[in-house]
Amino acid sequence: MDKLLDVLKVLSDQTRLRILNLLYEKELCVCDIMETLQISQTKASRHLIYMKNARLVKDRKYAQWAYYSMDKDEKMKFIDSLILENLRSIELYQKDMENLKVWLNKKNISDESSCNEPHAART
Amino acid sequence: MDKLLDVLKVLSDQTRLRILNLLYEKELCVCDIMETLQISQTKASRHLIYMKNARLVKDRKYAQWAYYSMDKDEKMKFIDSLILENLRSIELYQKDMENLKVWLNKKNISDESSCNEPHAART
DNA sequence: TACTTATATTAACCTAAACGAATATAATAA
DNA sequence: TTATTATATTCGTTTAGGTTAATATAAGTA
Repeated sequence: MDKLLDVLKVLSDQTRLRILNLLYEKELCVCDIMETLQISQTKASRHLIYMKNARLVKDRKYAQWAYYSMDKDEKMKFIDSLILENLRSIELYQKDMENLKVWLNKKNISDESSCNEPHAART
Repeated sequence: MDKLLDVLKVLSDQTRLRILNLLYEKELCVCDIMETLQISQTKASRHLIYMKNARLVKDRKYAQWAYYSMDKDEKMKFIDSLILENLRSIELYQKDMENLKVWLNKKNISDESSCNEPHAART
């Protein structure tokens, strides 16, 4: 059970780094990630599962949603350093975080608490 | 120039992690790494070049030898944490370090300062 | 010079892994 | 029940990347 190598493999893909950066902020459902990063549902779901298999994130099912969050491991301190000191000084990941805020605002305004909003805004 | 992603890709392979662990100790030539890890010359050389391209290590040519060492980057502090707190608590990497000591001793005893020693020890 | 040693490069092969499209599953809503 | 929403899975394709064997290069030595 070489968890370390699994984790490092998960960290070697840009999409997964972008997801990790978002989840480091807060728990999110798959659709939040799709919307924020503008990636397909398949892609979001699959990468999240990879990350879960490496025990870098965990999931929680509620109704029809799957909420993912960091599965923090006391021993993997280098991950915090990587995210806070490296990822977050890169423009791409900064923009992702801004887009997340915009998306979450929009979601809260148009609907109470769910992801089931058509992507073209209501009038 | 996304150096971070390049570095993370380099870190996602066990052979390269083993090499990194050794180079974190001291500058080594290719043959030291081949001997210590018991891997082929091609494999050692190629992985070292990958690592060099990601600017994780640097090389110095002296006579017929190529000496590799860490190319430390002030901004990549997570790498120190990864090596010291994670890698070095894993048996495989600990054994590699022991093997390195044994090899370097043997090299120093049998020859003054070079790698050009037949692998079957002299009598 | 020819020979040896150390390292790098090339080529062929093979496996891992990323991707999109389509489909399956499962919960909810009408 | 049927339809909708959210997520997961499967399939086929394609690309990236690891491995070995063979060869090239380049420095040192006899």
